Amino acid sequence: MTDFDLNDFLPYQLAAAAARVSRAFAERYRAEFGISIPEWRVLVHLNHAGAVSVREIHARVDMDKSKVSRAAQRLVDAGYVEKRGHAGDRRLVDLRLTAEGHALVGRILPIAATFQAELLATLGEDGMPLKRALTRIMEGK
Amino acid sequence: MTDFDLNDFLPYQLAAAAARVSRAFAERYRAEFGISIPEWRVLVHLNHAGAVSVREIHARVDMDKSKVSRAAQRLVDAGYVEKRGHAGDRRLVDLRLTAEGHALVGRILPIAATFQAELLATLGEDGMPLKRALTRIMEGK
DNA sequence: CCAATATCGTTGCATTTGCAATGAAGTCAA
DNA sequence: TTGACTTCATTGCAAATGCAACGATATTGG
Repeated sequence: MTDFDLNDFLPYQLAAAAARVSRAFAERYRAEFGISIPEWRVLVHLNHAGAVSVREIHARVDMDKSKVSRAAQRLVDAGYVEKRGHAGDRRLVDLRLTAEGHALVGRILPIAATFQAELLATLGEDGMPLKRALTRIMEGK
Repeated sequence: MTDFDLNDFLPYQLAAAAARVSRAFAERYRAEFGISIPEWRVLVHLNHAGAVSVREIHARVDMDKSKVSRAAQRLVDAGYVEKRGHAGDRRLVDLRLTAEGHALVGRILPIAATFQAELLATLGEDGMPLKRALTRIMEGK
């Protein structure tokens, strides 16, 4: 008990590995496309889900709603996203990709797919159990 | 390609799972002991390694050296850590646990061990491949 | 020996973050 | 209908973060 190595502690291992992977991935598109991780998440979710609200993204993508709101606003300023009032419920804001936003996502997605494929390749047969374990952690909430 | 679900993207899964686990674990000791994650990491590493420098912790524990420096200073102010000049190289600072620091670590470590055991129990047979995969991610770099 | 260079811990600063509060809009029950 | 309550997105603010710069100390090459 008196000897306890942080590097064998699962919460630390998870945090450190996640930080490393995120940094590596972020480098690939920050320089080229100028977007941050929160912005990347919003873009991808909009591409996947169409016109959705801040609340929806917040619920699906593990981001505080203020984080979503600010990331979305930066994307609006950059011309990748447009904001409309929701028909029927005027509290909601519909976010959707602009043509430029679609084009940007189209350029980034192949990079993301390649990145993930390379990562899985280095993990070999542990890749799928890793994904299962992460999914279980997210489900067991 | 046009359909790409963030929830199947490994970097996102890692980040989200890590954030969830860290939040859950941090709740267990923040209320009771009043320490943050960076402070927890410094405490555990000092317990494991004895008297070490800021640089050493920075290298071993995936934290920016300014983050280590500030966490260490908070722990000094709280009475858990003491700072001494290193004999021989006066650029270095030796950080070491005080008696209170050792007592605090002694109370937290069982909680950490229990937390990890519960987490591994929910993961079942995917637990070990998960650890292997995370270790490989940390090595490969 | 000494001048250039490197390393260490701290600090300044701009940015990001989480949380709470706000105002606007919707819901519901009396 | 109205008044209390809920939900939504944004914003204010304090704290945390990453990065670069700094002063102090060590090391190294000539």
